[in-house]
Amino acid sequence: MSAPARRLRRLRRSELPPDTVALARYLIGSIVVRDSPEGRAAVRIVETEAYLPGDAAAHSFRGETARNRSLFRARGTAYVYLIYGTWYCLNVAAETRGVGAGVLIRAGEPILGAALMRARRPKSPERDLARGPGRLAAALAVDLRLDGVDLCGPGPLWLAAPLQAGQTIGTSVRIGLTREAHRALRFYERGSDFVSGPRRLNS
DNA sequence: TCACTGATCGTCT
DNA sequence: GACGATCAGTGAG
Repeated sequence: MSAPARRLRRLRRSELPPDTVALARYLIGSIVVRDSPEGRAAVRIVETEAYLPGDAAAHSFRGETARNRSLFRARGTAYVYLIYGTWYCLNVAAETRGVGAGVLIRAGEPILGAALMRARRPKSPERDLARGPGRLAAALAVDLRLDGVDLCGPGPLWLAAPLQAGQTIGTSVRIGLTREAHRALRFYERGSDFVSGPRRLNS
């Protein structure tokens, strides 16, 4: 693993495409950075899913509530929620304020602080540290306290610009849904070992 | 590698 | 009173 700490550059909100699908694609190759008292950990995003306005599979579909309000804030706001009573999932609010939509960060390749992430997920092989949304959140110590954080701000969780561009992006249906299960709104880096999901979705 | 199952609890019906 | 944007463990092929 390289140690590009000095080269990480915070993304400005104006750099985030103001469209959910465009953002989901844009985030492939971008970096999630987590600063904590234990140190810094970062993963390169290799898999995302888009949850659009008017999308019956999206948490925002039935309107704003106490739980999903972060999805309705400015793009670049973190939306964190608890799933199956055990795991957290990290999303990025994707549209203008008042419109509910987001991008789920599904998987990442560890690029910094792997030892820290391993300490947070002791039984996990390196490849599985952040392979899947629940694992990624655990590896980065993301929980409800980070819900609503500005990922383009100076906080403990932020987005950094890609270190190198030019990945080939594949598309598939989203994972784990019952509603709107046919829509091709999942994006992943072709050829990456750090992508989750069954093999047939990762060609 | 895939399919199946239990764990677990906040949110919304 | 269900039902999840999931995961780890198990067993079969």
